[in-house]
Amino acid sequence: MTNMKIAGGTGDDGRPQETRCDRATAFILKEIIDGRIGPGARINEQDVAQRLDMSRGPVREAIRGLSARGLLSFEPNVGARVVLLDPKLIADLYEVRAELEGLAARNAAKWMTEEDRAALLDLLAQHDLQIEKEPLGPYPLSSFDHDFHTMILQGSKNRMVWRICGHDLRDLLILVRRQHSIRPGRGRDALQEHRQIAEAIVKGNSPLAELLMVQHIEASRESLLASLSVISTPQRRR
Amino acid sequence: MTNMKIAGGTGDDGRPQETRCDRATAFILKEIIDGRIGPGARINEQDVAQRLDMSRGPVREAIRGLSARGLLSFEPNVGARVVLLDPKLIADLYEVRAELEGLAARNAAKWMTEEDRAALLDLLAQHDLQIEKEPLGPYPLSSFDHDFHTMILQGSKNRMVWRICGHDLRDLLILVRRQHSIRPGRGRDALQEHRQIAEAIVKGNSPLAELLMVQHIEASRESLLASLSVISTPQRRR
DNA sequence: TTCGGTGACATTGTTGACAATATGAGGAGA
DNA sequence: TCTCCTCATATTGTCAACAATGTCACCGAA
Repeated sequence: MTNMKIAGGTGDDGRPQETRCDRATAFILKEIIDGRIGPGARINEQDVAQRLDMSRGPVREAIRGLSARGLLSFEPNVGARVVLLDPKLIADLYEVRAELEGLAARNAAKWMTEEDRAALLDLLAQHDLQIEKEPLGPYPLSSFDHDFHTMILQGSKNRMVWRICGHDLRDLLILVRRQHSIRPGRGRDALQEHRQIAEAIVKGNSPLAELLMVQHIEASRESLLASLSVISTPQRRR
Repeated sequence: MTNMKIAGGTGDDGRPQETRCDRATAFILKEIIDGRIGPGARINEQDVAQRLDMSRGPVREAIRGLSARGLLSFEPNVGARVVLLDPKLIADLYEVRAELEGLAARNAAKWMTEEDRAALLDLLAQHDLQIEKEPLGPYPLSSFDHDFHTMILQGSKNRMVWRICGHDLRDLLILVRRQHSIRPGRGRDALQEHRQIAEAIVKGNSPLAELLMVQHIEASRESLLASLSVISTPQRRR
């Protein structure tokens, strides 16, 4: 009945063939990030497969991939759970991130092209505009924050840093932020710090860029860890 | 015929249930590390499955996991290949490693227990003994080198650093070293550097430990990149 | 000879079924 | 009432078959 393939395939568009496993990966990731699953909760293969109208095979592959990336913790014959992020692990995560994004800022100051630098300043300007127009919007800065860090990560021209910070750690970060609501108010400070970092990078002052980035991330960590005292007990769905 | 399960299960020993996927993962990893597959070569699911006397399912899961870890590059409907490590990527890898292991050394100097420090010194002593007994053995130091870095990574008590450097980057490092034969002679210098790093850590001099570790890894990178000029062209098996 | 089409073959993508294991409710005994 | 055992159920592990796609040798025309 449901055996029919989705007519997918090469299709008309030039998509590079999205496989069912990719869909499952995206789905699970979204479920986690949107908080519909909760930390420590188990992923039910059957359930996911049914909801996506596919068999368990691709779902299992997706789970393996996410486990290898550290988003799920896997136990044979038991299943996969959303990874549990205790405060110590979160602190460790931020420490690594500070080190690596510091490296990225240092290298960005060295290797960014003129176009890169212009784009970075442009992003800041847009952010300013947004703040001015809507001083206390819900969290429009979240997207700007992400773009800012992405630009620097990419600008460092170090693919390894990009792979680690831009993909693996990023997902964990999002997970952390969803699990512990962000304290508002950081946005203002963060924007100011972003401006200083960008300035250092554009001027090619790599040691300063690194220092500011490290401090920026440490401040971000402090802000998070502060609101972490009211910790949500790890919940297991159902 | 081969449908019979291996009677596996909980068995007599208290093993935490090694699944077929784990075996496949270990097998592919070993094939890559031992150089039996070669960079850029494709992994044939059927072939692996037959050699391990299992079906393609677990093999596919293993491949997904290794792809997520960056050891294989995956293309839908085509298959997985051993990742191609160009010189720039290798340089990037070492840059990240220097940063992260520097962090590890810094923290190890702070957080290592007395037992940790004693074990570190003990390892060095054993290494000395080995060198004295067999001054120019093939590469007995490779194992010592690994243990040394592992101890420091663990000693830093930062699980994130351990996960990244101790697992993901380590595998890539091994891959690099197998693909480009290591220049001998580094062993002597490396041991000397190890001794200095250990001393700084044991004394709790964390800035010095970090500096020495960064330099140690940069020296290691230079040594490798030097022997990289005679680069082996990426080969595709069969 | 070289180029492009065409078909057979190899390989990957996906599925439904069955086996093995874990989980949890319910009952017997103390 | 509490503990431990038993068994039904849910869930994961694995398989073999089929569908879809990619690969490549072969062949004819320019």
